[in-house]
Amino acid sequence: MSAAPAKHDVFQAVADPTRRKLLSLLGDGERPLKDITGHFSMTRTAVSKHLRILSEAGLVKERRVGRETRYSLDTEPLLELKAWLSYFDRFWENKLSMLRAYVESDTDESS
Amino acid sequence: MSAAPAKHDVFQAVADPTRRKLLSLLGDGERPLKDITGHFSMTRTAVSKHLRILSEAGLVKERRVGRETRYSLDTEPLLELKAWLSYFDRFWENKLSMLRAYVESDTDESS
DNA sequence: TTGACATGAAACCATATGGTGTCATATAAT
DNA sequence: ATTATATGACACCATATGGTTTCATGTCAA
Repeated sequence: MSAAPAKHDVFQAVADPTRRKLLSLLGDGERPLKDITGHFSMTRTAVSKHLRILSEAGLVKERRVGRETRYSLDTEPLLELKAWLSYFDRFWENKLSMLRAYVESDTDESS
Repeated sequence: MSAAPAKHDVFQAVADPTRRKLLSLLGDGERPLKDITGHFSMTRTAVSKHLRILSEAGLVKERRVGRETRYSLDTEPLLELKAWLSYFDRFWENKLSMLRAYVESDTDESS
């Protein structure tokens, strides 16, 4: 099988406030859809769609139990975000690097 | 209805791969739009729109110098992302918390 | 002053996104 | 067996998003 095209990545998944709230909620443990829906002011279908997107990004696992689908958090994909952020660490960790960046950008001043 | 500001937040800003590439580029220092555009296969206008979105999120500063607009990186808003991510630290930092979450979600098993 | 250059602004377009409502189906409860 | 529940699958809709092209304007160079 060829690797899944991964329609939604973790950056997109996390971009929506509803989905971020979903992740926090699931941080407390596995929950069925109906239970989750109670925490939002939108329809069950809408919540389900958000969970689908989170699932495609690997942030959530689904598991059928009886007639309900239980969702649980998987934080592993957040490591990609963490890694991406770490690229910018040099801009906070010490003022010298910030100064260097400033000086480098200031070599062609014309006014 | 009242016209909402509809501003862009840092999560949305960072969701687009082009914009993430822009941030890396600007990590090397301030650059004028024309220079930036050369690194992408889209039109100058499109790049400009992306920079506008980054600017609204506070991730980029614009500065007019003669007839060009120079863009520079401001990583400060990324701290919000970092802070949000830190909420999930407990899921990686020790296996015990993961185990706890698992056990808590497993109290109503019916299989 | 004339013309090239860098950018902004606006109109437009196709597709993605975030929502809704309705209906079908599997499972649980009576 | 019948009914209530939980969910998924669709069809549909309005707006956002990411891109284009065209035109206007301010600035630099001859």
